[in-house]
Amino acid sequence: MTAAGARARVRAELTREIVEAARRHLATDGAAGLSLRAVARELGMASSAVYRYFASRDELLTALIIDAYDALGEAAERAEEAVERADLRGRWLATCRAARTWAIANPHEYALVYGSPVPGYAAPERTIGPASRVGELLCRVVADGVDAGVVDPAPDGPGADDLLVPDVVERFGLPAGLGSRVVTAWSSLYGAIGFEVFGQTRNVVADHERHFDATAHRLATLVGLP
Amino acid sequence: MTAAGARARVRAELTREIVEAARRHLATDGAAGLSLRAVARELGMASSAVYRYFASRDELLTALIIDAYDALGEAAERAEEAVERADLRGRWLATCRAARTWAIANPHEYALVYGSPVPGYAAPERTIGPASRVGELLCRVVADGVDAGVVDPAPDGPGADDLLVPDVVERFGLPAGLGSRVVTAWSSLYGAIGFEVFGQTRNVVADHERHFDATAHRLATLVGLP
DNA sequence: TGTACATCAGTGAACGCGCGTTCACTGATGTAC
DNA sequence: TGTACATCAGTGAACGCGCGTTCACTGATGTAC
Repeated sequence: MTAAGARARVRAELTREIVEAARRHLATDGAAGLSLRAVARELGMASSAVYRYFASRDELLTALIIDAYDALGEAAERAEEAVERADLRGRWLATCRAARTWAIANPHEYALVYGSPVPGYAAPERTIGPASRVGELLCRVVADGVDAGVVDPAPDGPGADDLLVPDVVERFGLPAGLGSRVVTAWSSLYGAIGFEVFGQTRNVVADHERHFDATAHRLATLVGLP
Repeated sequence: MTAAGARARVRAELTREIVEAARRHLATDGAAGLSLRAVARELGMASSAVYRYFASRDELLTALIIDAYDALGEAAERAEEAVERADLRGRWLATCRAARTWAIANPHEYALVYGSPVPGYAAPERTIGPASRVGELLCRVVADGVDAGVVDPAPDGPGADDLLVPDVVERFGLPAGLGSRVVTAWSSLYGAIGFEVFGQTRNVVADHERHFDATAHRLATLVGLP
C-alpha cells in the first residue's frame, strides 16, 4: 500500500506541476494559445509524456478553469468569513473586494473564466460547482438580511418573480422576488472587475480602488442591504 | 482622375471583402486564431496578396475592432435617436437594449472588443473614439436630466468628486458628482450583456429579455433618472 | 491618338516555426506467489 | 526473502497540419509627353 501510495503521490505532484506550468503559459499566450508542447518543454519532458496525465489539451484547460474558480471562490469565502455575521453590508463589501483583488492579482485566470469563451472548447459539468461559489456567497448575505427582517424580500413587486430558473432560486435560498436583483448585482460586480482588469476604464477612472468601493456600496444598496 | 478613382474604388471594395471574410472567421476561431492565410484562402487569393491591403495581422485585427465598436455605437445611436428627447428613461433603456441586441446578434465581435484582451495585441489610439460612443450616449442622457433639473447632480455628496479622470468628466459634459455613478452603470450594463452572451447565466436566468429590461431599469434608477 | 514609362495587384515558392496526437519502445517500479 | 510477471512513466520519431512574413517575379492598369 505504501509503495502504491508513493507512486500515487508522485503522480499527483507531477499533475500539479503540469497545471502550474500551464498556468504560467496562460499569462503569455492566453487560453487559445495554451500548448501542451510548450508546457512539456518547460518541464523538460517529452510532449507525449503529458498524455499520461491529461488525455487532451481540453482536459488540461478544464483543470485550469476549475482551479481558477476555486481560487477565486476560496479568496472570497475567507474574506467574507472574517466579517462579523451581523454586519451584512460589511460581508457584501468583503466579498466584492476579495473578488476584485484576486482578479487583479490573477488577470489571465480571470480572463480564462470570465472573459471570452475559448473557441471549440465546451466546459464540462464539473465546472459548475466551483463557478458558483462567489454567487452563493452574495446570495447568503442577502438571504440572511431577509431572515433578519432588514431586507425587503420583494422590492420589485410580484412582476419579477419568474425571471430566474426556479431551481436556482430554491438552491440559493433567496425569496423569488429578490432573485433578479441579486443577479443584476452579481453581473454588475463582474462588469466592474472586468472593465478594470481588461483596461476599459484605464483613461476614465482615476482612483480605481475607491471607485470600486463606491460601486460595491451601490450594488449593496441595490439589493436592499441596510 | 476617373481612372485613378476606379482603381481606388476597387481597392476599397477588396479591403472591405477582406474585413468581411475575417469577421466570419472570428466566429469559428476567435480573435487569437484569426489567420491571414485562412482569410486569403476564403477569398481565393494568395496569402501574400493580403499584404497589399494590411501590413500585418494586427492591422487587420484593428480594422475589425474599429468596425465592431462602430457597428455597436451606430445601433445604439439609432435606437436612442428614435425616442422623444424628453423621455430620459426611454432613451436610457433604448440605448441599453440596442447594445444587448447587437451583442446577441454579433457575439464574436462583442467578445473581440469586450472580452479577454488578445495576447500580444495592443489596441492603437484610433480605437478610442469608436469605443466610447455608447458611453457618450449614456452620459448625454444623464446630463440632459441634470440640465432639466430632474436628476440630482451629486447623489454621492462631495466624496465621489475626484474618482474619475478630470478630462473625461469634462469631455462628457457630466457634473463631477455624478461621474462615478454613471461609470458604475456603464460597466454594469456590459456585465449584464457579457454574462448573457458568454453563457454565465444560462442555467440561472429563465427570461433573459425581461431580466435584462429589469436590469436596465435598475441602472437608470441608479444614475438618478426619473 | 500613340507610345514609353511608372505604378500597382497579385503570384508562388520559400523560410523557419509551432501545434496535437499516436505509436512502438525501453526501463523502472510495484505485486503475487 | 527471492523470483516471475504486470503495471506504469517516460521517450523519441513520426504524421499531417497550420501559421506570419518575405521576396523576386509577372502582367495589367494608369500617366505623361
